[in-house]
Amino acid sequence: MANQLDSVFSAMADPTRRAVIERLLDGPASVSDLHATHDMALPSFLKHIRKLEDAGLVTSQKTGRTRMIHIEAAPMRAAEDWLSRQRKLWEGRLDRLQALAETLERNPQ
Amino acid sequence: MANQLDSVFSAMADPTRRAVIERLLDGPASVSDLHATHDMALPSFLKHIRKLEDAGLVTSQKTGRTRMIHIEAAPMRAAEDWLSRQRKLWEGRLDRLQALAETLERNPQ
DNA sequence: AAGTTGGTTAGCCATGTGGCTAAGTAATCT
DNA sequence: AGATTACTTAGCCACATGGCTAACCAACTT
Repeated sequence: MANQLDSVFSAMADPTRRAVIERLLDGPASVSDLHATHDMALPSFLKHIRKLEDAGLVTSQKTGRTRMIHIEAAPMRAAEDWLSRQRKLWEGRLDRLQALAETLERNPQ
Repeated sequence: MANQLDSVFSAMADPTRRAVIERLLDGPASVSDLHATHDMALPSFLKHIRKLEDAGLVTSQKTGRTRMIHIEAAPMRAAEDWLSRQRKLWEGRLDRLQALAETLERNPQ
């Protein structure tokens, strides 16, 4: 689990990879199609794809000479859940601080 | 903005740093207190703190020889929002696929 | 003043990262 | 069969990363 969060957050830490994820949410795409909108050498781009695949965020299937890339939504969900939990803890704490401030306002001591 | 997401996701990509964030949601803590629960050399640990600070996830204040670390929730929120938006796109797409499947089920063509 | 505590700086290490070019293989098209 | 297309492998680069030790400075305690 900790390893999954590591690899998912790390994969999301690059704008090229985030753009790839955004594109794939519209549907599977070939490496060439994905690459076409990025101004970098193909081997470099493939490294990004590889990182997304290693993080479990995408899967790929080679058919003939074409490799199609498919999104996998669950790992991203794990990252969102972690962040969401922290936000809830934070908001809960703010609520308690607010309540304490109001109490002190009524009962200055 | 893209730089903020880069640095926040990158900061979250390490278990030590996530643990620090989780602890700080309970309230500010000194470097020493934070460090006490991690089995690594202090200079190494301070590098992690530095990375969180550079990502805007924490701020620090030195008083005398003690440095207190405080959480900053907004950058984490930005990361959560990005992930949340992708999930919504994904869920919307699943809904459309489901509706299509149901249509085809009723009108096999 | 001496000792202790809390943090800082500097340098090291092996590995990883985001790019590059060059060369190669396999699939497809003409 | 030759040319083109879609990837793949290999090696390079400068810099970053997650740790280490050693030495140091400042604040605090005794």
